Parts: sequence; structure tokens; C-alpha cells
Amino acid sequence: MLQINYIREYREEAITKLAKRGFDAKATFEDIVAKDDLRKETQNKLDDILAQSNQIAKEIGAYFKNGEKEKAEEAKAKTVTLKQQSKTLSEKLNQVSDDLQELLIHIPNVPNDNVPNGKTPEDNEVVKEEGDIPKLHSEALPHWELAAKYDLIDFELGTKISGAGFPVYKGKGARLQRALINFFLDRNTEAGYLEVQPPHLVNEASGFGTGQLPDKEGQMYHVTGDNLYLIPTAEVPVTNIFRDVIVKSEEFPIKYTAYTPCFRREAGSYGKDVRGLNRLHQFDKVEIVQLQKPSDSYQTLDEMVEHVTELLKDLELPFRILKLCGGDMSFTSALTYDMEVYSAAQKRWLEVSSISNFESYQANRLKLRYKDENKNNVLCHTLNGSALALPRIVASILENHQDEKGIRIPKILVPYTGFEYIN
RNA sequence: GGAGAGAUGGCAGAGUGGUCGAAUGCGGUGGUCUUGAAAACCAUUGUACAGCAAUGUACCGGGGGUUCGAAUCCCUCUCUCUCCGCCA
Repeated sequence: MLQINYIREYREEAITKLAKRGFDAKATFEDIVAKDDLRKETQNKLDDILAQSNQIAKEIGAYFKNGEKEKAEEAKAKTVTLKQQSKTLSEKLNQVSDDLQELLIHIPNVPNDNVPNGKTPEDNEVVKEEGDIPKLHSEALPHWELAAKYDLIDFELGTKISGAGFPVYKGKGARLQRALINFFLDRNTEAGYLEVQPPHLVNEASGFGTGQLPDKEGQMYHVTGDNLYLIPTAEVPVTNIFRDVIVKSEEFPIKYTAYTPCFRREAGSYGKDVRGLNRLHQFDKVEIVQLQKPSDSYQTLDEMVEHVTELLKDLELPFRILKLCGGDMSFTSALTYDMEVYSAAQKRWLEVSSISNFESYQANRLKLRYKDENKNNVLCHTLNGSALALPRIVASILENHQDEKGIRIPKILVPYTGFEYIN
């Protein structure tokens, strides 16, 4: 959520920047400023009435104490109008504040200046491409066939138990998953991230804090009996650790990592996008989250990209880094890098990480602040990224590392899997 | 699931209708003392909105009500704890 003072101060600039993501903010901003003016005006009037009421109440107290009953009754009479006025004004204030909030939460984050122009994924900017795309032998298979051939993943079994998009990992397939989780967590903690295990179901306030609610309600599984949501990413519970918190500036950078399953309804997806491991309703992901001082957050973003880059290199996967264009960025992000691995049998790039700086957008919803040098409370910047999402990594390992004998496990993972080959 | 108790500032914990944004203790910050530290002593120490400021207003789990006046009384919701039951 943007800060009202930011909108007031940088209105034209913000309109221009938001246009980059195809959002026309002009009319909304006008409404917002007008509503905010009205809010201030109403608040001032109300404060004035309340001040008068408080004054009279004090006087009445004093009269009673001195036994001056008539005077007290006289004063009481004066409060009748004030009471009526304060009631009307506070109702109006509530209404105006609600309206204002409603307008504010539907404005996406302002893109950073470095965000490329564009509307669709084709407009994303490739900033780096690394690793060799393997030349597969003639019998090479896509990962869903490899998974069946070596009995690593049973999609039909998952469908029986739950439905499409809920695979069952078996044997070396399950072991590979566990190896990846441990590898990622080890590397993240070595890089200074604190490992946490957060809840997998969150309440409404948490969903609101990171921006999933109210707009993306349909993306999450909703447990209506208890009004809880299954997390679509560990970003939600981990970032919400800091909801309503004022951190000390010397605590920066605050770095957390968590492994969680992620649950996504993915309504409307179809075709090759959902084949095999490409898009699932439940998948595993290790997430990294950082809180930073505004002045340092972009340096932190670069560091996070670098960290994930190292993971991909160590997994011996060809990958590329995209800087997302305005039209392809998520609602809450100011700048996002996507990391994609190449899946050689499918001949497609698969997104395995999305690393974003939300600047103060989430922090404003979360009321997450820090005390600066002048002891003012200032909104933090929040960042997060996948390090990494498992299924597409698995898909890419299976496809890229297949040969006539089977599937070779990347060297770095062998200590975790306990085997070098799947065959 | 049944019965009961409770929710107050960073923490602990007073406060049952007026002078309470809230005693006291701990913690934090600044200072005095000290070669330095500890101890002791003194001072200070919540958040938000409006305002250049003085200051005003709001906040004692959330929402509503009674009253001239609510942390305090009433209603309601949420959460926590204790005991019993069940159970990984």
C-alpha cells in the first residue's frame, strides 16, 4: 500500500511511473487526495468538539466535588449538542477513512525506475544467461516420462488421493526432494539467513499484510470453517513475523529462510503449462526473506539474486535472469528478477525463482517500521525470493542430466541424496 | 468437545466511574560518581492523526452501548490460560 503522504507529495511522478505497469492512477489519486482532505477536515472538527466535551466533563466533575449541583446540571445541558455533533462527525470520519483505505489498497506498487517498459512476458529483459544447454541423445524424454520410467513421481496416485496437481514422490524421487530442501536450507543458513518453520495456514490479517488479500483471494485455498488460508508461499507467514513490529536499525539486515509446502489453486491454468511438474497445486519451496533499510534495499536485492545464481550454478543447470517489465510484475513489487532454468527435453524456460523488492509497500500494510538515526519510525523495505522452488528444479535436473544410462545427480547434491545416479 | 479464569505500556504488574496515557518494579536511553566497569543516585523512556510550533485528539485485545465523563459498568466477537475429556 502506498503512503498517502507519498501520493500527495509525488503525485505526478507516481502517475507516470504507474503507467509503466498499465495502471492509470490519475482519477484514483484525485479521489484519494480529496478524500484525505475531507478526512483531515473532519478529524479536525471532531477533535475540536471532543476537546470541548472533555473540558466540560472536567468542569462537571469539579462541580460535583464542590457540591454545586445546579451548576453541574447547567453544564450537562451544554453537552447535548456537542454529543450529537461528535457522533455525526465520528461516523463521517469512519466512513471517509474506510473509503480512503479502500482506494489505497487497490493501487499497485510504484515500479522502480529500472523496470523495463512492456506489457507481456515477451517484454521482460534478459539480463544474464549462463550455463550450457545440453545436447540430449535421441531417446531423451520429458521429465514426466522419466518420472514414470524410474518410478520417481506418481501423478495418477496423487490424483486419486487429492486431485490433479498433487503428485506423490516416491523412492529416489522423494529422496531427491529431501536432498534439495536440505541443500537449499544449508546454503541459505550459511549465507546468514535464520532458518524458521512457520505455520502453513495463515489468518486474514497475514494475508492482507503481504498483499494476497483481498484481491488475490481466489489464488489461495481457504479453510472456511476456521477462516484460515493455506499459504501460497512462505513469504506470507515469514514476512508477517514482523507485522506490527518496530525493529532497531542496528538489526539490519534481517534475513530469514524457510522451507514450506506451497498451495495454489491455479484456477484457469491449462495445457502444457500444467504438464508434469510444471505447475502444481502443492509444491515445495525454500524461501528467503529480508528486511532492510530503504537506502540499502537495492543492494540487498542484487545480493539475493547473486545468492540464487550460485545455487543454480552449483546444480549445474543452464539458467537465465530476467528483469520483469512493468506489465508482468506482481501487484506488490517495485522491481522483480525472475530466474529461469532451461528444461532441455521440453525445450522451455521454467521459472524457479522470483526475487523482488517490495520497498515499503508491504511494510505499510504490515506496519513494519524501524527507528532511524533521528528516532523517527520509518517503514522498512521488504524483499523476498525463492531459493528455490523445487518441482521445476527437479524437472530440469531430470531432463538435462539424463543420458543413456539414467539420470546423473549434480555433484553438489550427492552427499544429500546418497546416490549418484537414478537408473 | 465440557467447565472456569483472564486480556493494561518492551516485560512483569497495580488500577472497578472523574484530577489515569495510566502507580510500582524490571528493562532501555542520557547523566553524576569511577582510571574503567559494576553498584548507587538523578533524569528520561509508547503509538498514531492534525499542526511550523505551542498544543489538541485517539488508543488499556476488536467492535458496539450506558454516562456530562469509561482501563473501570453492560452487550458482543476474538484470543489466551487452567482443569476435565480426546489425541500425534
